[in-house]
Amino acid sequence: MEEPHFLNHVFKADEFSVEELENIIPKFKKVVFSKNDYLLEEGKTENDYWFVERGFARSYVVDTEGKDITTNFYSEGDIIIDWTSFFLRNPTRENIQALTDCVCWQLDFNTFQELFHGIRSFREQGRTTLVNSYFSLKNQSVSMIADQALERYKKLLKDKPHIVQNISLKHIATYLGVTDTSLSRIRKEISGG
Amino acid sequence: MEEPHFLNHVFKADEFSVEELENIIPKFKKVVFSKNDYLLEEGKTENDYWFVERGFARSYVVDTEGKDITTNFYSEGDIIIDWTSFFLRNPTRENIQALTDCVCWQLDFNTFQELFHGIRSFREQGRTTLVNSYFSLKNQSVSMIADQALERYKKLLKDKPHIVQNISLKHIATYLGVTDTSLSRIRKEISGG
DNA sequence: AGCTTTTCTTGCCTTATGACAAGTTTTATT
DNA sequence: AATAAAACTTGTCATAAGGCAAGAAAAGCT
Repeated sequence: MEEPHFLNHVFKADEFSVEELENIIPKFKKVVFSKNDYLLEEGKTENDYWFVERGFARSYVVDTEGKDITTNFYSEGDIIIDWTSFFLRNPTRENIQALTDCVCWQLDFNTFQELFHGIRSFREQGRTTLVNSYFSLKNQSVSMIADQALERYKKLLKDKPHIVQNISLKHIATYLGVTDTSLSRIRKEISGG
Repeated sequence: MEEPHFLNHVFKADEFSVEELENIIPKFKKVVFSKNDYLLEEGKTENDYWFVERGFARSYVVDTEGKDITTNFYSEGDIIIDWTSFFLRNPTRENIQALTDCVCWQLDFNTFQELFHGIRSFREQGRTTLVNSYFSLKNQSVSMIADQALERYKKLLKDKPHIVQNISLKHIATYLGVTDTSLSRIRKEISGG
């Protein structure tokens, strides 16, 4: 019996017919990235997106003082996409970099458009995925205003423990909007130091 | 000669055929809100969205300490929608309230779905609108981390001067993630006090 | 294994912003 | 116009978090 394809976890049998799956899944291309590879660089326009089968990545922007700020983390099952650049066909401000070796499944814009306009369930899911990203970003944004750094860290620990465990402190710090120094002190406080 | 319909500014002739416009525009229903009316309340699921022809509104969430945090402002030409609640059909955490009397054009979820799945240009535009919202939110989110309060205020002043002119200080303050006291001092500093 | 580089921790001091409270100005209501 | 209610300003003091620098620990490299 054949091993089920990773993408069957992304496109589930209860939302897609067998025929649709046979149409969608072969359009994705397996791509492997090595640690530190860039999937997207500032100034370029993103023409592909990926689903992560294995590995970790992060996106970041560089601020006016040259410091980088992590905008997102990606791990198994996540979609790696710069929504704005991909759909508006604009040069991006973001960089997306593999933090470990990664196995991904890639789809290009033209193929996406074909599936999006051709298959109702595909566009329903695409919309849902985008809205979920919007939801996460909104929550993070509100948390930046409503919560202190300690609280934001606790939420991350609860929501994405695998990120906290696998990503370096400095990247997590900029994601949470604190310095690495402060985050180190927060960790000390939590561990009861 | 007939006055052009407001929605012709939203659905422009270069992106929609005459036939499509005749199909889309009559589906919207004119709705008038009075100052302080709620368009959406926490706990409810949003079943309509609106384009603003005239007036101002804001959305906000209430944090764990009972303070409200403004998440967005809406004015002429803007879409008023809670993307998450509308598309995921979930109860919302947001409140949307008219800050002045408002004239809006309303579309319900079922009619939206019909147009979205039936008209290619309508779904292209819908996707673009959502991505633009994502872009704004991302910029605001990065600015919360990268910029000090003074800088965030200057950006708002530059990007949305009509908001700064028409909305009360306390609402702008929570939107920028500062107290009204601090924002008052920021204004003093800018005016050269 | 030894060396280098990166990551993380800790101390000391500074700074942006918050908390609270009093007063002033503006807006709404009768 | 008079009163009440919001909105805004300003002062004093408190605090979360940053800046900088030194050192410790861990990871990567030859």
